[in-house]
Amino acid sequence: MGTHATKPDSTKRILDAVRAIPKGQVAGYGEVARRAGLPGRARLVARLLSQNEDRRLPWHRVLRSDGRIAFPEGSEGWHEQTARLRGEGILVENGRVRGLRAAVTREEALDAEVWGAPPVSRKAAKAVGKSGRRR
DNA sequence: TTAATGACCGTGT
DNA sequence: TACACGGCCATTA
Repeated sequence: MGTHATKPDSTKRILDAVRAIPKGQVAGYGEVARRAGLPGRARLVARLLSQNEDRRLPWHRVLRSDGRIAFPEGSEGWHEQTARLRGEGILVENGRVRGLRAAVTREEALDAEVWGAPPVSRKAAKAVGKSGRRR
């Protein structure tokens, strides 16, 4: 079969994980990697996105773990990502997605009540919208 | 082979 | 909120 290795399916899995982010929701690079079954490969996710050319890919829904856009403020990509997110009804201000902290906090609190999740420090609460974290 | 780089992450101060 | 530090990982120089 593969006389020479084909593109690692980790690539495919990461792209699938990105495509799986519902419209109007966002996820962090690390979160995407984890969902793709590749914990710790956040940088790989970033690299793939930087080389991606598929316009169908909802790359704009991927943010840094603190809810900020990964591009340098004011750059072209920064502007485009902001515009795309807003286009989906996501509130973005100053390169940062707003409305996550409250929502996430609420869900974390719920998790804690439901199955005794560990204490959430502000850091964790800031974690990017795992909006679809219900299971 | 080693060093630097990058759309990153989590913790600690 | 901001910055420093150490980790992680694939690609490039």
